[in-house]
Amino acid sequence: MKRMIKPQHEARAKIIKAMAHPSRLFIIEELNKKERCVGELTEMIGADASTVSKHLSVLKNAGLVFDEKRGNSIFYRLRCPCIMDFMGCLEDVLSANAKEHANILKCCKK
Amino acid sequence: MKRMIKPQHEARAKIIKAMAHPSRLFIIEELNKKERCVGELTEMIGADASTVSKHLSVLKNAGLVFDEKRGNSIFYRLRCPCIMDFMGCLEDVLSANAKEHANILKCCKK
DNA sequence: TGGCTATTTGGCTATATTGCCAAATAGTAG
DNA sequence: CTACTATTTGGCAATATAGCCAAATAGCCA
Repeated sequence: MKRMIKPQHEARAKIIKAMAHPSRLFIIEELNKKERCVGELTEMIGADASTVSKHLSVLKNAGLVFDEKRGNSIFYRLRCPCIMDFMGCLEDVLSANAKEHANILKCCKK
Repeated sequence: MKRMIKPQHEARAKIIKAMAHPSRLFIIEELNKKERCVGELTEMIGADASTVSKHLSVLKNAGLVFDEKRGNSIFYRLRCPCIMDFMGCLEDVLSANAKEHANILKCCKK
């Protein structure tokens, strides 16, 4: 059959891949609260500025954030806040995982 | 400041990373419609069975799917269908990207 | 202009991911 | 037990990602 994987899946996967990193997830959360410049994010994350800049460029490239130069700094903002709605589902998955894990332990104890 | 990246971000990123592949995204969509065994998915995707099996194990490991052996096959199902709610947001991002791209082109033409 | 600040880019190494093949495993049907 | 089917595992090569440092760039301020 082959080729059930459409360009649509590739496009979506690219966006998801851009989110799939702890620092970038942190950045997304932070930018959902308020705009931030690279320096602030760098300070919060505690990595090299170039590293954070690259993370931001990954996010920007995926269309998840946009930037605006103002004064001496470049401020980044979240482009589609609907992304944050997804976090709840992630928590569901995590708590389902935790529950299952607990059950497995319970079984072993018996 | 450092260490604003909490275990929470790592945990979420792991799940997202498991989703961040075209084939796995396809599998998720497909399993949302109905359960499927490895052979069926392999046929649909058109990759080596071992490849698909590994994709499934990534998804299972992240807690996104679960499997049940029945008869001769192993059937996989989606664990938290709320994941599908996210796809709409991805489309928003994609169409925002498309719109922006169109605007850039328009600007250049002028 | 020259110095300063903020950010990005290039280069590099270490690590992770992908996907194929071949082989192992598990379970079913004769 | 044997043959067969479905799935997983191990190994390997190709590719991609992450993060640091050093260097380049961009814009602001005297």
